[in-house]
Amino acid sequence: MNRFAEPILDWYAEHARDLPWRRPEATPWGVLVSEIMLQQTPVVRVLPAWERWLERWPTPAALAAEPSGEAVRAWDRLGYPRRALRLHASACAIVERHDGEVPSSHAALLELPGIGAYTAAAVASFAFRQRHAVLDTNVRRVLARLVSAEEYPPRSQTVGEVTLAESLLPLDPPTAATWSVAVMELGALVCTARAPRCVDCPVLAGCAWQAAGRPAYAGPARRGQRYAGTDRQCRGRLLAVLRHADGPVEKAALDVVWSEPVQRERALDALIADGLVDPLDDGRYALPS
DNA sequence: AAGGCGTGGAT
DNA sequence: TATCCAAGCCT
Repeated sequence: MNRFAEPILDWYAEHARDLPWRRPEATPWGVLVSEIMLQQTPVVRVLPAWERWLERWPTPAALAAEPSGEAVRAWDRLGYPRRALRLHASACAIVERHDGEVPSSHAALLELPGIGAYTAAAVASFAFRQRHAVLDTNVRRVLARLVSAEEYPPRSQTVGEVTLAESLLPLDPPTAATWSVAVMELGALVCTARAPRCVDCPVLAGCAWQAAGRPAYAGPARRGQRYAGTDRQCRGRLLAVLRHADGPVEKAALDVVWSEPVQRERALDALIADGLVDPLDDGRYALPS
């Protein structure tokens, strides 16, 4: 094993959070749902949504049996509601192509909508104890510091990062799976983006960034994302109206939540194009069926 | 291959 | 208050 494995695995055994999707009774479907919800959404906000989701839809077949709009409604305010649509589509594909069982191969997972390289590797690793390089934002940051002596990884993922992550993977598949979740956890709890708790780090002595004096990030400026006044905010307002409504709503109910008409129409058209909103024949609007 | 895509807590 | 950030994916 790599020289970081033992201290990080030991640290994880002692400090890992008790998250429901990590428990032995968690199903592959539960793991898959957690991974989709956790894409760009913090754990604390996912926790209650995940519990409700799994109680209502304990299997892919249960979700596939309902309209996609119900998935969008249940998504609540997790953000990026296209993920709800894709999770519903994945449930349908799992029923149709995999007899209702979440596939275990990385390649089959990758073919499901909304599942990219990271999520496929995560599900294969965490639900099926396989050996895959799991490169999320936490792992990328940990490896950047530990090995490359950089405060932050490059803006877009490089082949070098994949090669590095693969080279560090323990050979035994179940151990590799635990290593992957352990490095993620280290990034989430200790090797954080803003104020890393280096005093609590189990591999501080071997950290290249620490040895270099923890130099500040020297790469290109990280582009801040605005939100107020954007199409994204407008889309969020429009969709919230439909989530809160029992059934279809009049156009006027949408118009009142955004005063700028050009932007409002553009955002509504985009929601319809995305399949998040269904324009009915009678002029009203609804969540998709 | 950058940029679009929600939301809210922390600093 | 404004900015940053949170288990990415898709085009």
